[in-house]
Amino acid sequence: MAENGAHDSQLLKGVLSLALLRLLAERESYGYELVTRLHDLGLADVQDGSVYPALGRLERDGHITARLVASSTGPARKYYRLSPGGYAELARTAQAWNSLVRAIEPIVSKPIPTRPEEAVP
Amino acid sequence: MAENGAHDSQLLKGVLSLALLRLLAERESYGYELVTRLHDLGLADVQDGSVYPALGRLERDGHITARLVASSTGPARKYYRLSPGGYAELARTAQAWNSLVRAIEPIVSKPIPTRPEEAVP
DNA sequence: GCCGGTACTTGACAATGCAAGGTACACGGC
DNA sequence: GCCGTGTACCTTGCATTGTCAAGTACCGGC
Repeated sequence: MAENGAHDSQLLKGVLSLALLRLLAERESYGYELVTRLHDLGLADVQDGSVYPALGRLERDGHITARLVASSTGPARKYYRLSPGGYAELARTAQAWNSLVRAIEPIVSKPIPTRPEEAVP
Repeated sequence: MAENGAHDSQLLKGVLSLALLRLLAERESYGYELVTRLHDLGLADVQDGSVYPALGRLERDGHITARLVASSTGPARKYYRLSPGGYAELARTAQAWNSLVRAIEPIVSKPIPTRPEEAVP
């Protein structure tokens, strides 16, 4: 089925900023487009109400900068791009993510013993 | 540098329950030991103050069951094991985790463009 | 008896995603 | 001229969950 099923709110925590930083490293972009880009990545349950505050935080922390650009198809877009500090933050977060994946990988990749026999000492 | 540096609090959210469920699927265990098992996995910054509440939640939600076992090296241990529902929850969470990793992987695995040339349209 | 290691518990705190709603611009149909 | 739809952004209230810090208590050896 097409349903992703990965709507485990908590798993997304912290990953969102990483994804946003990485997408912005790729190219300058704005909130609305980033939401669709995330959806295209398979993160279909990410809401715009999560993205805009996240972008605000990243800007507040100096990781990204914004500029307004008028659009002919709607209201002005707020384009974001990485600041130098943003690249550092991205590198740091990406490394933390990789560490975490590597740490979890060995246990989740092993097959799950479904219903072990009673083996009490 | 021995420092892991991966203490991105937010990234751990939700992953902890997954790790605990998986470790308990492996074999029955108790909080204190689970903390050391997590540390051995490379999750050195996980605090016992995070693990015990997490175990409490898993028990509250019926995913694991507990039994007290006296110890000769200290106070009684609370051994946890997966309930049938716990195996289902583990399968579900593991799948959500894999989805997330697969979704993020394509962007984080690509090399990060460090300081792109000015390429404004 | 007291101390260090074992083992579990708890409370104040902060960060973050979600749900739901609101504001506002551009354009086409009527 | 008005309205609906798509674009685009913002905000508030809420629940969840990890961190930090401190506390309780059991055990064996000195």
